[in-house]
Amino acid sequence: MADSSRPRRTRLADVARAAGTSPPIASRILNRDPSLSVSAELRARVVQVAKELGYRPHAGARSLRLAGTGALGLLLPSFLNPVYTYIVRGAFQRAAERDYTVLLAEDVGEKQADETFARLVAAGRIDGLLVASAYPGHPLTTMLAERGVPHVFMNRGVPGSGRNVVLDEERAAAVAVDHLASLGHRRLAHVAGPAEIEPAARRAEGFRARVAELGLDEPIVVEADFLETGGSQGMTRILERDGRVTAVYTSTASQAAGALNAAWRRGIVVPGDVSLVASGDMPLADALVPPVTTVRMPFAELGAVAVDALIDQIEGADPVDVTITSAPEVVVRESAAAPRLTPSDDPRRVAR
Amino acid sequence: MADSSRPRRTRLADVARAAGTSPPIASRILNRDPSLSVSAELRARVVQVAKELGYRPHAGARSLRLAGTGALGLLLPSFLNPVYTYIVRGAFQRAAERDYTVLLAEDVGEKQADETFARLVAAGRIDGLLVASAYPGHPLTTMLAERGVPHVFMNRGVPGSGRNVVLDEERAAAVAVDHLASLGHRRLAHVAGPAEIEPAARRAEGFRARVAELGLDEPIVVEADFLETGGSQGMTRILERDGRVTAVYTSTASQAAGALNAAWRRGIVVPGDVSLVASGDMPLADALVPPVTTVRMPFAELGAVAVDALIDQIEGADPVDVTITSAPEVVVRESAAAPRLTPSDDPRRVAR
DNA sequence: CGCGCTTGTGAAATCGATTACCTAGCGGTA
DNA sequence: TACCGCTAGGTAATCGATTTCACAAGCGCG
Repeated sequence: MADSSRPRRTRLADVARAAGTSPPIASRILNRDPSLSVSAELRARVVQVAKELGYRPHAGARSLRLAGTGALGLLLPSFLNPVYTYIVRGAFQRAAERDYTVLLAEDVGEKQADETFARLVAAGRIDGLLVASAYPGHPLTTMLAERGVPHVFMNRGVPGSGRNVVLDEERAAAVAVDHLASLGHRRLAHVAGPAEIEPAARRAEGFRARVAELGLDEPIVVEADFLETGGSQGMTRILERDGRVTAVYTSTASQAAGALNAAWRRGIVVPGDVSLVASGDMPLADALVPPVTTVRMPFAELGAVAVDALIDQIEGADPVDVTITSAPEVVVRESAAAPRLTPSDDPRRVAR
Repeated sequence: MADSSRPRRTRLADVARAAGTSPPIASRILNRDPSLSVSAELRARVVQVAKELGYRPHAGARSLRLAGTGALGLLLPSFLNPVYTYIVRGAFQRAAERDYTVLLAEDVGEKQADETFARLVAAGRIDGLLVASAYPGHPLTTMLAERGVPHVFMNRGVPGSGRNVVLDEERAAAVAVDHLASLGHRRLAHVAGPAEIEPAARRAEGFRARVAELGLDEPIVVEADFLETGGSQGMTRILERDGRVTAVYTSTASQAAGALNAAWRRGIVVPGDVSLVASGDMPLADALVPPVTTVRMPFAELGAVAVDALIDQIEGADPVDVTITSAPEVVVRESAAAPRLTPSDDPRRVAR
């Protein structure tokens, strides 16, 4: 079954020949060169033929000539966190609108940073990089700056880089606190992300600030990773530290799942004993038991705006910081309710 | 801040010059051309210099000359289903080992199939495609075959294509049924995927076959999508159809989350009233309430083997069908237990 | 001493698209 | 009529890596 019939790709020369002209003219027509003057018929014929033959310029040849690939890299910290799904979709869509292709990669750690860099940047596969996996001291940060590669830090900013596209985490945290306070909660806790992750710090700060503004009790803030295990550990530590906490704010829906699990293990009922609100809405939140109230964040917009910022940069604009300010919005479900009027002294129960 | 100091990429010519030879020789040394005979010193010098300068061949130039890009496309049905995380990781890793780069894309539907095809295949960005989003009548199937593009259908096979790399869903289903039967369940149900999705059909068939073999009661099988909402709908329909079901087998962990939610809404306790087992293990299963017993599937291996199959195909081998037979293994958690000795007539409760 | 081989090396051609530069023909004008 | 300036289009060079092929030097052998 070794097919000798390699249906070779359509080349520009094929289009030109079929349209009765030369490759350069075809190229300039297809690329809408305004300084070209040709008859309307020829123009139409070339466009027509190109479509019929399904012509697409060879990306390699193009990148060789143009010193640009029409592709952007997008580096995620972990494919496992579903929030990135929305960021990625927003990025893909906006990139497609602006005629770019997005190449997705998972940041597999410092040790392989060289490898990642080599594969994408040094090999000239991309024109710029969207970095969603930044943290202080990440080797990639230096490499990109040194080589003058256009890049944007998205979701996780790098202070002082002047190229951060991030969400308004402070405001989202404030909205969550407001919601809980309006239900009557005064003793709150927050399962934050690792302190060195920039948005985690902003979220925690926004949380503390709003709690102070409203004059609520001194809050508890614990650090944990962003996935299920982190939520579980965080919730456990909160319950161990202060049994009188009546509401918990987690950083992600995945953390909320872990938090619910940890509460359940200790016999603590949500929202009866403790209310729960998570940052970032997604279908998972609606499927948990009980369904989790969330603060919806404009993830898709984040992806789209980051792509815009990067493409602008590639096209010569100076890097800029952008904070997406679309209003975070509370999606009310069943995990947050008014606290017990007469709270038991200590809602901690025997561990299962 | 417009930097005029574009630190241009290192080219082969730079390496050659620095090593005191010509580009062709440097190229042949770096590519280990066996028909080349040069002094060991020159060889060492070139390799050394290339490393020092961080030389990486320009992917575009290379693909132009070699008619091959060193990149594979991987088309997923939805970034939202976390099972793909493991498949993708397995694929990325194996691809890196074999010196290929993987480009990830989400299959956004028939209408955009042309667009996807154009972006990746027609633009010559990839040498072959891993399709995890196949279903009967998918336009991509035809396009790929017509153009003679190397491709593999992974996870979701296309019957008769002769290029399917899939898991042993029948066995996994049998293992799940065995586990439930060993706990004493006789009346089982299955939340299957959409009937037209090939692995869903195999899973359902394996389920039915094993139930019959063991002489259990006639099972209930309902169709639903693979995410949370599907699990919720599926569970609801099962409970409505037959209140005497004591155990449910779902197709994914996401479905399990939805199923737990639906059960909870009706006041049905898991595993007290109904036991639950999900196909495919992942951290989410451990965080649900209660933690869900799963059948672990070798997802990473699936990704790796599919990559191997595709690269082999690119290198001239004929396509092959592969079924990964690594034993599926039950991960026992708390969602499956022995049925009530004296089941209530109908465990359906008042909807909340 | 010279033929024919083996080694070692580099010049030139190639992949496909783009672009700087050039030519041919035309009408109009001094 | 000779020349200018425009239109419509083509020729050749270019991007970087690879590969074919020709060439030169050195060696053994007759």
